[in-house]
Order: sequence, then C-alpha cells, then structure tokens
Amino acid sequence: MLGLSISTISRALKNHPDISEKTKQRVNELATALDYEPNTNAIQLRTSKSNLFGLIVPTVSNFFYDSFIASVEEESRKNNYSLMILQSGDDPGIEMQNLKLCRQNRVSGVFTCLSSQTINIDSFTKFKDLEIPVIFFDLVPDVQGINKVCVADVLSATIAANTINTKNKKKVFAIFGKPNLSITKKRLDAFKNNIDKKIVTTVLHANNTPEAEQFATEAIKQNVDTIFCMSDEILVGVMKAIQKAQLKIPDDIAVIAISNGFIPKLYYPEITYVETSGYKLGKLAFSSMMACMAGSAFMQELTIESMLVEGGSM
Amino acid sequence: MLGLSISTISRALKNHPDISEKTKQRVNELATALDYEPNTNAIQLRTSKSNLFGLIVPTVSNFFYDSFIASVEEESRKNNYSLMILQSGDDPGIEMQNLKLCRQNRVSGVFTCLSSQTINIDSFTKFKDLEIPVIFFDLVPDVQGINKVCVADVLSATIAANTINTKNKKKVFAIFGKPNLSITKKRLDAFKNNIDKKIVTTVLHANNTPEAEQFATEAIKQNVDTIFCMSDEILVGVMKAIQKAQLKIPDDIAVIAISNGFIPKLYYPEITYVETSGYKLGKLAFSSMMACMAGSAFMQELTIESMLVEGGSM
DNA sequence: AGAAATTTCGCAAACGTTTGCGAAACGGTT
DNA sequence: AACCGTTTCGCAAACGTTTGCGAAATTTCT
Repeated sequence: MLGLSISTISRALKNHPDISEKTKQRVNELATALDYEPNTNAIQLRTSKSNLFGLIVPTVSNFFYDSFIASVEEESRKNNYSLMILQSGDDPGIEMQNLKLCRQNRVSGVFTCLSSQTINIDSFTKFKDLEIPVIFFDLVPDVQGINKVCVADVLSATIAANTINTKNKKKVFAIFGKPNLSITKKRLDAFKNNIDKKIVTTVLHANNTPEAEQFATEAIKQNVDTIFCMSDEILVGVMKAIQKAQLKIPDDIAVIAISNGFIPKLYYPEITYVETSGYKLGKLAFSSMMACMAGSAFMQELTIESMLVEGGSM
Repeated sequence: MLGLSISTISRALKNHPDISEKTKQRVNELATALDYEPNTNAIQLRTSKSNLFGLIVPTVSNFFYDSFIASVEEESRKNNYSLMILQSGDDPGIEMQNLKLCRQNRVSGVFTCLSSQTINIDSFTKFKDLEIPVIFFDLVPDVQGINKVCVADVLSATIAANTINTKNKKKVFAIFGKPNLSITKKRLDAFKNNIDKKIVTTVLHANNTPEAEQFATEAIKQNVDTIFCMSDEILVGVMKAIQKAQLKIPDDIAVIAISNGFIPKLYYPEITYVETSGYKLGKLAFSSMMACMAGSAFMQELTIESMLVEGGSM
C-alpha cells in the first residue's frame, strides 16, 4: 500500500537507523490505522527466541502458589515475557506431559514446583541439556547442581521455636506435613533442635486439614498450651478444632504457624506466624531466572528471609 | 539420517496413510531416539491455528478466580489447548496491554473478567471483528450481543433472602460490594425483592474487608440477629468483627453469605452459604468457548445454578 | 560535471512446519 | 514386453518475520 518492500516495513517498525524519518512515520501511521500486530509465532520462529516461560504447579488454587504465580506473572509482563501456567494436579504423569508442552513451545525457561509424588527428575535434566534454565521452588528435589529458591525453612522453624521458648510455654503440640517432603524434614529438624528441652513437645504429621483438626482436638484434650502449625493447611484444621472447643486464644491456648499470611489474618485475634511470602519467593525466582538467562548461572539454593509477624495468638 | 525427505517425515509422524508402515516405524524410532518435539511456533505459523487461549483476570491471587483458572486450565489441557494467563491488576491500561498480547499471540479465544474500573469495552469488540471469540465471566459488561457466563446472581441472592425469611429473623444487616458493579446491583435487587418486608433490613456497601468489619461491628452494637454477606471479601471482615465481639454463632448472631465455599469452611461452625462455584463457572466458560469455536455462537448470558450449602451459622 | 560518500531501500534466504500435486517404483495383468 | 493400477515418496510453495548484503538514489565534495 505504501510502495515499500517488506523489509523496509520491518525495519521502519523497529526504528532501524537505515530508514528515513519520513518513511518511518508513514509506516507507523498505516500500521496503527490497520491496527497491525506482529505475529509472535513468526517472530519466534525466525529468531528462535520465545520470550515465554513455563510455570508448573500442582494447582493454581492454593493460597501459597497463587501469590507466587501473581508475582511471577507480574515480573514476566514487565520484562516482556509471557507465561504459560500448567497444573500437574500432583500427578507425575501430567507433570511430564506439561514438560513436553514446555519443550514444544520452546520456552525460554521453566519455573517448577515438584508434585509431592515425583521421585524421578530425569525429565527435568533433559532441559539442562537443552540449556533451558529450570528454577525449582518450594518443593525442590534434594540434589545438588540445580537452581532452587525456597523459603527459609530452617530459619522459619527456628524463629517459631524460639518464640515459643520465650513465651514460657510448657506443653506443645507441633503439627507438621507429609514426612517425606524435604520441606517437612527441614522444618522439623530445625524446630526440634531449637525448642527448649524443658518443654514437653509432641510431634505429629498430618497429611491434610481434617487430620490436623483431629490432632488438634486431641491436643486440646491433653491440655497443651501451644500448637505449632507447619503450614496453612494445618492451621486451618487447628483453628476449626479450637473454635469447636470454644477455647479463647491466647488465654486458653496459644497458636503459632508458618504461613503466607492470608489465613492467619482471617481470625480474631490474628494468628502469630512466621511469614513465608509466596510473593517474595516469586520475585526471587524471577530474578534467579534472569540471572540464568544472562549466563551468570550459579546452580545453588537461594532462600528468602522470613520474619515473625505478631498477631494476638501467643 | 534416514534418507527421507522432510515431507515424508512430516507425514510419517502424523500417521498419514500415504506412508508405509515400515517407514513410519523407522521415523518414529529415530524421533524418540533424538527426542524430537515439533516446534509449536512453526506449526502455528503454517496452519494459523494457535491452540492458545488467553485468560485475563484482575489477579490470580483470589479465592474465586483461582478456582476458575484451575478449572479452565484443566479443560484446556484436556482439549489440547494452552493457556496464557494475564493479570490486569484492576487497571484498564494493563488490561488493554494484555489484550494486545493476546492478539500478538494469535489466541484462538479469550476469557476475560473486566477490571472493576473498565468502562469502555471497545478494545474487546475489536476481537469480534477478528472473529476471535470472547467469553466474559463474573464481572461482565452490561450490554447485549456478547458471550457471558455468570454465577446465578439473582437466584443466589434470592435463596439467601428466603433462607433468612424461613429462619424467622427480625433484624438484618445486608452488606454488599461496590455499588457500581452489575453483579452488586443484581444481587442487591434480588435480595431486596425477596426479603420479607416485616424484617428490618439495613443495606450497606463495603468496598473492602476492613469496611465490612467496621459495618459488622456497628451491626453488633445495634443487636441485629443476622448478617448477610454478598461475597467472601465481606464475609472475612464480618467474621473478624464477630470473633472480636466474642459472639456465638448462630445463637448470638446468624451469618449467611454468597461464596465459592472455601472461606465459609474455615470457621466453626461452618458458615451457611449459597454456593457460586468458580470451578463450575470455569467449566461452563470453557464449553461456551468450544461452542463458539464450533460456530454455534449464541451471544447470550449463561449462568450456573447455585444452591444452599448449610453450615451451622443460621 | 564527475566522483565519492552517504542515505535509503530491496532481494533473498532462513526459521520449521504442512500439503497439493506430480513422479518414481513396484506389482500384476494381458 | 507393454500396459495399468497402486503404493510410496519428493518438490516446492506458503505461513510472517528478520537481516546480511548489495544496489539505487541522493547528497556532498572537488
């Protein structure tokens, strides 16, 4: 329509110095008039740069992952990347299928949280061969030589234990998650190592919210003065048990949790918790990804700091 | 490597009848040996079919949207589509930017929930010109001739009102969300039309959780016997006020909400609510999208049914 | 005015697929 | 041996960009 060649149009739109200002203007005007939008597929095919990240998560619908996702999506957009979000449903099979999708779409990198079932991470190492960075977050494989970003599990559990120590508590139920997860192991070890030996401590593993509620009910029967919750899932069960027993927090019983912060603020008094922010973790994961892309690969485990947020439950 | 042409390879991999079984097998073996994955960009460029949906939402981190997203992602994967999830942050500017991204990626369709700020939907009608289906959900524009899927606002509020009626309540605070949203208007109208005239009803609009808490505190002072919450955001504020005042549910005060179901189950007793499932809405939105793609466009408003889920709060 | 330098643009190949069409190879029938 | 019908495959164009290189057009210099 302008009597110009395709290459001139291309250069004009990209503000190439070879093209005169007058031509650029003519091209840009027509482009907006026709509201032309470049075809991402053609660009990516030609340049073999996809500007696309994959993000695999057990489920989007989770108070920790959703904030992580929100954070990564935000950063991606700001940096001109798109995000393909996939759910594994905690199923290693679907996880592999999702990984295949990532490869087919020639993603520039992938963020992934292992399904709690995943044993074999061979499918992930394939990405390393292709020089596609993989950032593991939250539930990470227990091996070296990969990029991981985690909440400060050891620090968080230590802070929680110390808080209990200083509050002069005597009898504690500490409820943790699935025992096979590395995140559980770390938190449990740190908690046990730091809780005052004089405190009578019972450690339990709950696989889900109802189990946690059941354990908490038992705790109440045994007149414990404090319940520690390793995660939001557990906290929810504990709170239901406490409300059911009509106990007053913190007078009748104290509660402390490790949490993203959303659930503890739903109650009055708000629950005291050690913050592990999905939002912050997302930021860290993204900057770690960018570092990988820039070539400054480190293959290490990074952690976000965590801190005590005092509610009124201790 | 096999002494075959590119086209033969392509046909072999796609199980084309022109190719002999022996050749197909040789090709497939080598393909898996090299673990070949087709380049989605090239395919989409060649076929101009993207198999990609866009999904725009104010934020991923929300107890309603996250389940909606989980649902749509699940269906997409099952139907061999990918999903590009974008957040508008309730900002019409970013919303437009996201729409542009959708166009650049040649999405096959977009699911979108308007930001509560959006007035002008011209940028969406552009998609209609391009024959790209747009499914609006939840917060939908108040115009005809577009595809919308919504929770049954009128029905939900009616059920809630009728529940209050039958429980013989006398004095009700009904707390709604932002008054300019169509969802608020529908729920409010239906509620007012169905609540028994003999019941003393006070209608309030809270813009966020703290405001709801404040209103609920006021309600308690005025000795209302029931609080109705239009949404989870409001319910959270109300529950904090009630716990703070140390009232017993349902003896001292009754609570009923319209909700996705997650929040009401966090308390004991569980809160009675009218269910509006994000998960179900996602399924409906997806099937609506598929219908559009199949050409059976209807351009109407579809709603999911809702039903009362009895907790112990009434 | 002619040459040189500079500005401005077009040609063509390439990215990895798909697909209509035509042709080679093969087997079977007279 | 000539013919025909299948089976099996390759050629080449196309999708929408990017980019090195060379050439035309314009300006500047002598």
